Amino acid sequence: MARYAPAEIEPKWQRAWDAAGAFVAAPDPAREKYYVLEMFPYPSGRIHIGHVRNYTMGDVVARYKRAQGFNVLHPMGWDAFGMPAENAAMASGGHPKDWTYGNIAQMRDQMKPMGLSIDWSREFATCDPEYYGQQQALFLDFLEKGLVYRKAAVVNWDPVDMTVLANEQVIDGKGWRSGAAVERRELVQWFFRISDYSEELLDALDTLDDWPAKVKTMQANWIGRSRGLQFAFSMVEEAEGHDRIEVYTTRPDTLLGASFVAVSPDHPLARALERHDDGIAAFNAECRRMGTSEEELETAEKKGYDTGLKVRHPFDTSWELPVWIANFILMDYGTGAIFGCPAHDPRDLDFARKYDLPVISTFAPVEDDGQPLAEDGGPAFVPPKSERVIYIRGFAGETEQTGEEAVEAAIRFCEDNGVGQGVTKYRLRDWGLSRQRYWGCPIPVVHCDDCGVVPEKKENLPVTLPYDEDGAPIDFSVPGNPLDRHPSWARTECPACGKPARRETDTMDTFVDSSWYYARFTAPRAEAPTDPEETPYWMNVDQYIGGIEHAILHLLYSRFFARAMHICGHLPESAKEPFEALFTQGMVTHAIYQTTDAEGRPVYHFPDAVENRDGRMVLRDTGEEVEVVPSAKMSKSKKNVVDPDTIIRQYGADTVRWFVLSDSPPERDVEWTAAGAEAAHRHLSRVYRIVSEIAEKPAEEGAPAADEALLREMHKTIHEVTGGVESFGFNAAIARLYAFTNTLAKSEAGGAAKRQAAAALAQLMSPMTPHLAEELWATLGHEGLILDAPWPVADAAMLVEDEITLPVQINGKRRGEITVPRDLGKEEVEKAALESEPVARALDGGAPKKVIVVPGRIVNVVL
RNA sequence: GCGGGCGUGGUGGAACGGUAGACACAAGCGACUUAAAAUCGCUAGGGCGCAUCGCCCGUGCGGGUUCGAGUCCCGCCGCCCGCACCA
Repeated sequence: MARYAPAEIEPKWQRAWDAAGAFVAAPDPAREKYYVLEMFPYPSGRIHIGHVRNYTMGDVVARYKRAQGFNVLHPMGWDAFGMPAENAAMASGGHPKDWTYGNIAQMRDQMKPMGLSIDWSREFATCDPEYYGQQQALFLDFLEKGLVYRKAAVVNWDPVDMTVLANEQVIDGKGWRSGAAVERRELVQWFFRISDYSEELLDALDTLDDWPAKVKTMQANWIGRSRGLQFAFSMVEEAEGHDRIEVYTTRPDTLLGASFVAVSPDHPLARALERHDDGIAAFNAECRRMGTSEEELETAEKKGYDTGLKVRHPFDTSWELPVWIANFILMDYGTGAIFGCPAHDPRDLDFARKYDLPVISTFAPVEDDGQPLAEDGGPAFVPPKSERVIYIRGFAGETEQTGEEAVEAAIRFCEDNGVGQGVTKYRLRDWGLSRQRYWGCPIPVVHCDDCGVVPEKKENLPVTLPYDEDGAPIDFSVPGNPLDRHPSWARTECPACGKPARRETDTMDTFVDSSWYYARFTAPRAEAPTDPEETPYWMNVDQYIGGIEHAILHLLYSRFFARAMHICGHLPESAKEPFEALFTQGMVTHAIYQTTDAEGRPVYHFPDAVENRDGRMVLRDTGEEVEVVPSAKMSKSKKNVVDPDTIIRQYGADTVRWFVLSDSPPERDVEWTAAGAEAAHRHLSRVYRIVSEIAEKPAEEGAPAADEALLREMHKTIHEVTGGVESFGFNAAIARLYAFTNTLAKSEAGGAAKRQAAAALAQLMSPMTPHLAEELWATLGHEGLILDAPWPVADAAMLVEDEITLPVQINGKRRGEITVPRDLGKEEVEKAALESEPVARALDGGAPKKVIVVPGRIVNVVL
């Protein structure tokens, strides 16, 4: 008998699918469509086993939906702009364009053998001028609708490399390449008005029924709606033209616990003061040496500087509070100034203890009869706002009330007394899209001395990136932005007046590229961003699959973009929420094998260099024992990577696909182990052997009981695997398929029933192991592709058993079981349970206190 | 620091609030074989006992709700993701 030979059957069936044009999608109004999309990859050069898992999951969905009769769209492309290409050009020469397209070619070659049901005719890269030209057209439309504007914003500036740094390039306040201390610099940059949509983006989360709750929670917290009071402290003495400091607080009920006022180092008052005060100038300069990321501000040691200025408390003009500059106040949020209430905010409490400022509690726990907590070295008291507390320094509402009630009462009180207004604010900031880099989509505007900022004419799009400079490919080893220093690229004429003018040399954030690619896939060659005929048919994405790391930014930006594209007429109203269902998958991890060198530093070893000798993991060459760190994120530097290419060559694509789906639930991480891959391969070989044997034998009737038992199992398996695939329970579906394979192997049924069961097995496996499934289908003598066979449907009558076994508990612990007819009444079940041997013995003639019968589930006897 | 998630045998994991450990890996024993590979079968959370049957313990730690908790609630610990210029 022939052996399972994936190296032969996989290319064979891939050719058959290609010849049939099976995956080329075309709109068909007569059929219901289904759009499956996996987050497209960055072309780093090699596909990663994590990609394999991601695309396999999408492929299972695509193939399953296809078998159910849907017109499936399953495209693939490349998120191809971004810093790694420029970094590579700087590090080892070459050009970002060549590097990127070379990587794309390699990765496409690696992906093709996986047998994914992708419509490759729709492939594009975001760095194709045909794509980014349409993105520039979108930008111009957004500009016209007032969805983009310019304002000044701070960036990380590396004074040695003369370049803007990303947050990840700032390490301990220093540039990653130059090591120079990073400065904050202000540049005028473009922003999308996403914050205008805060309320809508927040409220619409409720309509996303098929998104994970955790993603919706994360987005809701990120948008951060808050209700608070905005008011001003008047200054005791005017300074630098400021006679008041405007603050925003979400806890106006703690106003009588105020102990200081603090402003951001970037607050206008702080900036004015630093001009005449060396101490403040030095403090602000120190604050500005920190990176711009919120994380860094929040984790840095809390520091402040007393300006010596004082403000008056709004309720008591004789109560004066000091004004500090503090490094943890964000200029971007609220008004860039706060009042500190140390008793009810851990940060303020740290600050107050450090600088010896008063701590005044305004409320206290109910259970301690209103004893304040923070005064004597205790922690800040910050209960949930829904919890009732006792106000010891309240001024509005009841003495005992919840924080929410108190905040509303305080806002009403303040408004009635002319101290500020209640306002709703959002944490979400506008999206800065300007990047001072080469490898991105050029922002299509022109700066004219006479006309100012002028949009490029649409007929002049795309504004393409220059490849060379004075005839030679651009040299990235020279510091600075190549677009900025290019001798001719930026020189153009003003689209308005025709005079010589200069192009914008900033490019767009790569998040812009990925905020609409899902729409472009519906009409990838259209002469406009989308196509009014094709786009409405395919939109929305029915199932989107990707990593949890994109839970906030990418998904929020895409939701904003879909709205903006709708406003500009590029998407229908119904596409404002472009992703109907979202699934976030886990990572693929792998053990790290490490030894230590003479200095005690870790030395990492590739999995190939390690072998198992009598249960100990040792280096193949030296026999030295290695330490095994399980389930670590794959990383080249730790050498715990596996190359999908190698594995596919060794075992075939179906084995890899089967393995990455089995064992671990898709939303969780899965650990790649050689033994697991080996086992997956053994199983597929076994299925091949079992089905081949069945195909060779005559299709005759068997013993009725054996035939029925096998077919019952088959229908159960169809039911459970279908449910598993529907609910992303791929691991559970695979476990069921293992069990069914065992049943089939041991079955005494006749050839006819076995052929039927084997065909069902092939079909149920076809989304996961499509090549093997085609081979088995043909082996069993079926005409045509299994790809085109309709998904099997379980016969409901075959799923129901006549008798069921119920566990019997005594006091909640399992003590036995009873087998009863399926629809036996509650009383009879109770009777049977009480008569069962363990219960009768425990009761010893007595009566139970209580009997709980959960029909079809369990009986619990309480003694 | 803030927001979100996860934690179950030697390992990956299963389990609508209802028999904890399905299914697999690794391991051990056996069959087949001259032998090996492949294949097939069996054992298997820990402990105890008057051992074909029964008891106790057990889902990161400590409490709680419930007839019943891996699952729900509160408080810890550890790890992972995000924090707006990484993609």
